[in-house]
Amino acid sequence: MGRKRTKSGKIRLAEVAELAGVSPITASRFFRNPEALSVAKRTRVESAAKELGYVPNLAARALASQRTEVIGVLIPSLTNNVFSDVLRGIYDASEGSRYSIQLSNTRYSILQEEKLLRLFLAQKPAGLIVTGIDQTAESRAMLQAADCPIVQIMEIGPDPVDMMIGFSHYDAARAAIAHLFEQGHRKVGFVGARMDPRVQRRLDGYISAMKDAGSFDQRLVVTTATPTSVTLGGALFTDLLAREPDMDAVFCANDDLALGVLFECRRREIAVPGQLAIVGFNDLEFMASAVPTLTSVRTNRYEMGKTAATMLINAIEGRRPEQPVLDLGFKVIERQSSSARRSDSRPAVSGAAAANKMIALPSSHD
Amino acid sequence: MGRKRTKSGKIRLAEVAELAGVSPITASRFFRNPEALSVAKRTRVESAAKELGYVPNLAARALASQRTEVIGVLIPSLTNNVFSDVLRGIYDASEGSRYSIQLSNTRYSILQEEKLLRLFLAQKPAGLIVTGIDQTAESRAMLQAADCPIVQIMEIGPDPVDMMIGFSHYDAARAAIAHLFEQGHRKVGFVGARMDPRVQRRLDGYISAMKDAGSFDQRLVVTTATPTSVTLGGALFTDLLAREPDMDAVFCANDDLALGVLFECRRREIAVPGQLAIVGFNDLEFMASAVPTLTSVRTNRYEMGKTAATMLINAIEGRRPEQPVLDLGFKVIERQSSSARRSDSRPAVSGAAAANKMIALPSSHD
DNA sequence: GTCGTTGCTGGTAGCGCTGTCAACGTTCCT
DNA sequence: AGGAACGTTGACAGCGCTACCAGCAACGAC
Repeated sequence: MGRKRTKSGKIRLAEVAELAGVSPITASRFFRNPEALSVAKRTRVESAAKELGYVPNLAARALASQRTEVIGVLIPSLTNNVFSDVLRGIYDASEGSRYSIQLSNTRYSILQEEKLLRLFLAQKPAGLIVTGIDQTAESRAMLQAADCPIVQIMEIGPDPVDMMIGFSHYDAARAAIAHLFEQGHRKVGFVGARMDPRVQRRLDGYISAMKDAGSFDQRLVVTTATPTSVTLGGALFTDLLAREPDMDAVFCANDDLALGVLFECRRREIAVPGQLAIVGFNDLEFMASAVPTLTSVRTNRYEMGKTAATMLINAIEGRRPEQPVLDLGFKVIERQSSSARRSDSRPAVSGAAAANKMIALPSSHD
Repeated sequence: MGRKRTKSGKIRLAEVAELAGVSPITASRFFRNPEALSVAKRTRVESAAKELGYVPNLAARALASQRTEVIGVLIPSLTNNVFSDVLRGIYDASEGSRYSIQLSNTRYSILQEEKLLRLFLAQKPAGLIVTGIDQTAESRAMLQAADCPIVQIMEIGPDPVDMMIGFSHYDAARAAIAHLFEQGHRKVGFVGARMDPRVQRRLDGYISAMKDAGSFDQRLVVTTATPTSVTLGGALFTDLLAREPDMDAVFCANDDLALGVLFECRRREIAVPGQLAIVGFNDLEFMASAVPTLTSVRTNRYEMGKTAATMLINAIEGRRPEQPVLDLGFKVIERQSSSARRSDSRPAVSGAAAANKMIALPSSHD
């Protein structure tokens, strides 16, 4: 015997079709491809839907059409400021589209990523955004086999699965070191935490630049697998300083570490940039406002997320980009903390006049 | 005539049932309520599913059962650190459960919230997490009428829709001001940005505490609707200082503003806490590491998210909490920036010994 | 005048799963 | 021993929507 479900007060497509005096399939088409209807029926269905307050049942649609309108997003962290900017871009781009975002957190584990990927793919997403280029072989095979567009974000590299948008962390680190050398700094330390693949590539860039200058020394590098924090920046810098007291600059793998180094310098009464230059990475908002203002490498995180989602949605709807790999670049934002080496040991700037100038500096926010 | 769809390579429940030698409905029950099966059939279905690599089709399940396994989450911002902690808690709690998180960003607009709520409710979510207690009348009516559990997070107040978890921003602000008074500060300014309802209630708490002490003066309050930032903290403090140069403490509505005030003080060579005490709000990680270390009001954001999601899932599955309203409280973390008023104008601490002690301080991270 | 061609519309038959109820076998109670 | 109570299983009929084709009218080309 059949069910005696309460027919769930909701109005269905059939009701809309009846009120509009068309067949259900015509009404269905109205919601998916209005241009296919004659103008007369289009307006009839439209007003009928509005009158009844019709909302399509997505589960039924997904079941019947064998696809969903879900964009899966795999990111390694929810805490990291960097990803919240990217996410904001993704959500902004998806807003107003028919697609909804399904977010999952890999916690920097490519095994977890593989597991989540399997889960996502089983639900036939409309598209997928994944972080980075270091998937497991199994993940990569699944991505290749997936019949939906895919965007890899955060960095660019050879051999994209489908589309790719990011920048070269290696080149960005090299540019930061080049800037320090231009300013006369020679003995540049590296401080890194978490050491995910992108931080690793920043380290590789640092190493190559230092080697080019004939200044590389393994003892100048301090890293840890521990998640990053301001406090950790101070601690790592303390280690580095114990090893290499005559260092004249530090390149930090991110801005939180840089802030930690700055505070530690203040505690130790090390003048920045007089005795030590500091360069961070990402150009978070506070970098422009610190005392001294902190040099950093600006990355276009919000744009990355927004562009990735826009490209993905376009690809889902059949408009593939001319250029599937997009390098959004970076920019070394030169501030006080890395200004030219000098012999005196007093902070370069203090007082309100300079402060006001700093406040006017552009930041990565939009 | 029927369709000639490619039967989509996927294996279905029916195949699993056939291999296991049971009816489809029995196999179905295995995935929803394994205890209802005899042990023999349970293991047969289990191994059949594993052998075939069966993954349930959620769209079909949602359509047939008239409900989804989606938890809707409405938060006002993706940028704000505070919400990323809450979100992390929510995602952590949902992991391993059958429920998936559907996130939407209201951008601090209750009208946008109402719109999103309508959208969510149409899809019959399993549960809903909404931020705050200041919904529109229409939103509130929809929430009351929704036939799913609902948790309001971030603050507690009278008249919960269903469940509620948070703390009193009003009391927290009062406690911060009380702490400043205990330390001998009297002329306490207030710096606030964004001025969402929770910040507004912090301001209300500040005002009431100042009035209790007979020290309230409207000129001590500087606020703006602009989104918060470190830079903005410095700018607002500059305004405040121009009005009230003899202020001896500042209570900042959040930690970013507090950091901005600290940097501005450094620029102006105002000693903290010698000439000015600073108290922030939220106790972000960097507060323990700044120089001087910054006093703040610790709030349990991660726990809030995690507990909210856990309570919600329990309620969805019929285990309603004994206590539907949960106050997670707060704690004033007293640090150097608000230590007792003194006449000299040098920072209270400098040097590595003190720094190490600071690093060991507990923080809100887990 | 006939034959495509194009544009629009509708009928049919599911998509893969689960709610409801009935039916069965077993155990326990009186 | 009879019956109630319980635990376990299966049949059936959809959930609300869309893919696939067929059909029809209008139009132009030959």
